[in-house]
Amino acid sequence: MMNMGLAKTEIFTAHQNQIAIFAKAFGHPARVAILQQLFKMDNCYCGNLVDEIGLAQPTVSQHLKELRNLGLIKGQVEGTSVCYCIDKENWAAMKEVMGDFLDQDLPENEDCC
Amino acid sequence: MMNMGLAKTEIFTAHQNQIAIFAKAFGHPARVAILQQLFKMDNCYCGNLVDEIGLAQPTVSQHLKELRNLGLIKGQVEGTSVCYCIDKENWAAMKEVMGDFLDQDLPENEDCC
DNA sequence: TCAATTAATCGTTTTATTGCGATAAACAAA
DNA sequence: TTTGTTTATCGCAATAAAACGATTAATTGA
Repeated sequence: MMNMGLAKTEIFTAHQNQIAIFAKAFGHPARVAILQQLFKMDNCYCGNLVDEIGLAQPTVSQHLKELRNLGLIKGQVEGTSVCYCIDKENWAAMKEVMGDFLDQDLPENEDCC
Repeated sequence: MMNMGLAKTEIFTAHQNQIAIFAKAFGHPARVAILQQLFKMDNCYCGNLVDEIGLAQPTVSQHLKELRNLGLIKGQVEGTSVCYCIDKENWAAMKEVMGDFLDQDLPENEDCC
């Protein structure tokens, strides 16, 4: 059978897909933890994140890659280490998109339910 | 091998898992579209949602179930139809959790990156 | 009672995601 | 040059998620 297990993104608007893509980035506690850690920013080196998060190094590296590909974080190579941090502009842009979605209001007249 | 393909939620805080669970609900454009439609609220019947979304009825029903299980929407049976709507209190609670996460601020002194 | 309507559930197929051992790549230090 | 350190990538195993046909359940209307 065709297309099973694959989200039919083509039938939705770019805006709806954008929201879903951002949301998916936050849909795993490891990525939530990584981002929280980067906001605290005491140590933004990959190795520190690995220690902090508690998953294997390749696993953390993979989660970092997803956040990096989305543009929410950026990595700066320093010798053999890589220092990761929040990409402020992209974070702000994401926040606006997600904020608009979350802050939707219901109409005053509620006949329904 | 043990536990493969399974998120290790037990090593994260309840708060981190809560954020991830909410985010995952928005991680599919169909659920985004359903929620947007319910906010517009012109027609909240399951059948109308099926027409609006453009996926098969069982698929929409499955997405509705996920949102219902999370508490973000609730369904009211009316004859053979079911009228769905946003659960305002739970939506507000979710908004607070997600808002706090998205509105995190970076420290002033940025030596890093 | 019997057909029609509406939505939920079941079962299956397919792709996506998670996790990590092994390895590679890049660099620093001895 | 060789060794160690750090991070990325590869490849695999296993669960999760998406989609939907077929069916069931509940209710309405004739």
